[in-house]
Amino acid sequence: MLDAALQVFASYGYRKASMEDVAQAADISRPGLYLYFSSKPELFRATVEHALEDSVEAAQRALADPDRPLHERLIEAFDRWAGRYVGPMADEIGVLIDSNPELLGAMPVEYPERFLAIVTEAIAADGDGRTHVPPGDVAATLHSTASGIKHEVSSRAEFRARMTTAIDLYCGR
Amino acid sequence: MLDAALQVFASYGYRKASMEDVAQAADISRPGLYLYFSSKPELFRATVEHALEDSVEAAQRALADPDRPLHERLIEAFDRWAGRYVGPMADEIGVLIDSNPELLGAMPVEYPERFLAIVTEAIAADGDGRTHVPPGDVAATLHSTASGIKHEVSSRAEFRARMTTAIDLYCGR
DNA sequence: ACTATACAAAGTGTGCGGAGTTTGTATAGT
DNA sequence: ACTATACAAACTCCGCACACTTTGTATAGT
Repeated sequence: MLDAALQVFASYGYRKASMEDVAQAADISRPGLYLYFSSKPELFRATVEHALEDSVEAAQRALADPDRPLHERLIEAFDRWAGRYVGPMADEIGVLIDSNPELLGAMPVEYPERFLAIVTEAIAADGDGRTHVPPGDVAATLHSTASGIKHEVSSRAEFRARMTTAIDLYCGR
Repeated sequence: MLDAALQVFASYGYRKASMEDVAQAADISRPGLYLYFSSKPELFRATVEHALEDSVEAAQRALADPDRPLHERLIEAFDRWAGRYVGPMADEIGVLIDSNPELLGAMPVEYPERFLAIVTEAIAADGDGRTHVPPGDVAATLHSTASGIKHEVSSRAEFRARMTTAIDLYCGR
C-alpha cells in the first residue's frame, strides 16, 4: 500500500497526486484510505518514511553479512540505499523529498545520517584499514560519490558498476 | 562584463534577469549592450561559455604545474572547476545551466567532458599509479564525488576540504 | 565608441469569475 | 473492515482583459 503510494507520488509529484490516484493504485476505495491515514500530508509522510526505513534496513542487512568482504558489502549497501531510486525515478524522488520540507520535518536529514553512521561503523569494524583517513570521512566521501553518480546514470546496473569502481578505488586493494 | 552578466543571471535566473539589469551591473547603457551582443540569448550563451572556458583553463593550468605532486594538482583543479560555484551560487548556476538546454546546445555536455579528459590525462601521465583502476574511471569517480559534495557543502573551503579527503583516499597514503 | 531617449511589438504578471477537481467526512450497506 | 455514494468547503485550473515590463531597434547627440 505504501509502495503503491510511493509510485504515485513519485510519478505525479505530491501536489498532482490525488488520494483517488493512490487509492486506485493500492486497490482500495478512497474513503478506505482514510481509515489508515487521516490526511494526505500524513499519508505522504508515512510513504516517505517507509521507503527510507526500508532502504536503510536493507543496507544494514547487507553490511551485516559476515561471509562477504567489506567491499562487496559496501557495494550491496549503497545499491540498496540509493540504487533503487536511480533512473526514471531518480530526480522525481529527490524533488519529492526536498521540495516539501515542511511535510517531512527532520526525516530527509536523519535517514541519510543514519545510513552514514552504519556505513562508518562497518568500515571501522573492518580491521583491515588501508588508509589513514578516518572511517567517517571514507563513508561521507562514498556517500557523496553515490549522490553524484545517481544523477549521471540511467539504470541501476550502471549505478552499481560505477559504485563498484568507486569502492574499489577508495577502499579496495 | 561577462562576469557581471554571470552574477546577474545567477542571482535572478535567465528569465527574470533583464538586459537592463545586466547593463547596470556592467556599468553601460542597455543599447550599448546590444553593440556587443545582438540578443539576450546570445549574451547568455557567451556568459556561460566564458565561465566554463575560464574554469577549464584554470583547471588545466593547475594540472600542468610541474612542481607539485599529483594529488595537490588534482585538488587545485577540482577547486577551480567546481569550487568557484559552491555556496550561494551552487544550485542557481546548476539550474541556470541545465534548465535552459535549448539556449546552450552542446556546451553543458562538452565542457565537463573536456574537464574529465584533462584530469584523465593528468592521472595517466603520473607514472605512479597506485591502483589497477583505469585513469578514466578514476577521473569519472572523482568528478561524481565532486558533484555530490558540491550539493552538500555551503562554502568553498568546505568543498576543498572534502575534495582533499576524497583525493587523499585515492593517492594520498 | 558610446549615451540618452524613444518606440513598436511581444511578452509577462495580475485580478477575476466560473467550471471542475480534490479533500475530508458522513451515512447506509455488505 | 471495508465499499459505494454523497456532500460541503477548499482548492486548482482556465480563459480573458488589463496594466506593466522587456526586447530589439532607431535616431540624435557627445
